[in-house]
Amino acid sequence: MSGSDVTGIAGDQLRTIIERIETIDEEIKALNEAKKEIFLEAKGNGFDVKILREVLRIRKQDQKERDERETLLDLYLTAITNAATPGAKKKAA
Amino acid sequence: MSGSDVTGIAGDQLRTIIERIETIDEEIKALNEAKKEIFLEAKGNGFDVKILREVLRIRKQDQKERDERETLLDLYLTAITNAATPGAKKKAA
Amino acid sequence: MSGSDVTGIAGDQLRTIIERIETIDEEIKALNEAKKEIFLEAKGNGFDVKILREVLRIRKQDQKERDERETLLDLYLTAITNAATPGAKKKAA
Amino acid sequence: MSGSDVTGIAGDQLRTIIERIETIDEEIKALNEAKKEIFLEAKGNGFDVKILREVLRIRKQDQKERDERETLLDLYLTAITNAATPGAKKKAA
DNA sequence: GCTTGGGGCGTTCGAC
DNA sequence: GTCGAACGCCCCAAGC
Repeated sequence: MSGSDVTGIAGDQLRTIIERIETIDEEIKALNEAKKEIFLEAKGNGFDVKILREVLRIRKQDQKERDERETLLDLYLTAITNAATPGAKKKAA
Repeated sequence: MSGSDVTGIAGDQLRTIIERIETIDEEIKALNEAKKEIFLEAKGNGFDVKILREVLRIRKQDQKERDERETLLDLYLTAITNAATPGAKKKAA
Repeated sequence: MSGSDVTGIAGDQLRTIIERIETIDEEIKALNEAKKEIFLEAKGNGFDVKILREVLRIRKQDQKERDERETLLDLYLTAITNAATPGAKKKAA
Repeated sequence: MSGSDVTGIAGDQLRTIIERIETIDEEIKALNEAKKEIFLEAKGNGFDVKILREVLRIRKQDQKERDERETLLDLYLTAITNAATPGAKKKAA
C-alpha cells in the first residue's frame, strides 16, 4: 500500500469513489431543482400541480406495465418451448 | 385556446410540461444507474457498500451544517449592518 | 397510575398493544406458510412457479392501476368543478 | 384435459391456484391494516410508535434465539442417543 | 402536523 | 451452497 496509508484501506480509491458519487448526487440535485422550476412555472400558468404529478405517475406505471407484460410473454414462450421439447437437456439450450 | 381543444385545458402546453419533466426524470434515472454501477464496482474492489453510504451521509450532513453556519453568519452580518444604518427601510432590501 | 407501576408508562396498555400485534404477526406468518404450501402443490402438479408469481403480480398491478385511474378521474372532475366555479370559497365545499 | 382447453395448461386448476393465493393475500392485507390501526391507536394514546416497533423487533429476536437454542439442544440429545446406540443406522431415523 | 411518496435495508426466492 | 434479484417494511423528507 502506498504513501502514508497505515490503515490497510485503499484511501485513494475510496476518495475517488466518494467523489464520483458526490458529483452525481450534485447533478441529480440540480435536475430536481429544474423539475421544481417547471412545476412552479406550470402552476403560474394555471395548471394543477397535483394532477400533473398524478399524470406523470400513471404514465410511468403504464410504461412499467408494458415492460412487464413483455417479460411475461417471454416467460410463456419459454415455458411452451420447454414443454414442447421435454427431452431436451439443459446444456442443449 | 387553440385547435380541437374543447376542455379548457391548454393541451399543447400541458404536453410540453409533461415531456420536459419526463426527460429530466430519464436523466435522473440514468444518473442513479451510474451510481449503482459505481457501488457495484466498489463492492467488487472489496469495499463495504453500506459503509460507503454512511460516509456519504455524514459528509452530506457536514456540508449542510457548514451551509447553515454560513447562512447564520450572513444573517448576523445583515443585522449588524441594519443596526448601523437604522434609517434604511426593509422594503429597500 | 395503577399497581406497581413506577415508570410512568402504562404497562398494561403497552402489554396489550404488543400482544395484539404479535398475534396478528403470527396469523400473517401462518398465511404465508399456507401460500408456500400452495406453490409447492402447484409445482407438484407441473405448474411453473415463476410464471404463477408473475401472473399474480400483474393481476395485482392491474387492480392497482384501475384504482389509480379512478382517483385521477376524481381529480380531473374536481379540477373542472373548481375551474367552473372560481368564485366558490373553500368553506362552502 | 377438459373443456375448451387447447393450450395444454390445466385452466381450471390454474384458476383455483390463483384464486386461493389471492384470497390469502387479501387476508394478509387486512391483517396488516389491522396492525396499522393498532399503531395509530397506540400513537393516539401517547405511545411512541418507533419505540413500539423496536420492542417488537427485540422480542422477535429473543424468540428466534430461544428457538435456535432449542434446536441445538435437540441436536445434542439426538447425537447422544445415537452415540449410545451405535448399531442404529441413519436410514432408520 | 399529517399524510403521502421516495430511498434504503433486510429478507426471501429462484438460478447456477 | 452461494449468488444475485425481487419484494415488502421502515424511515425520512417534501407537499398540503
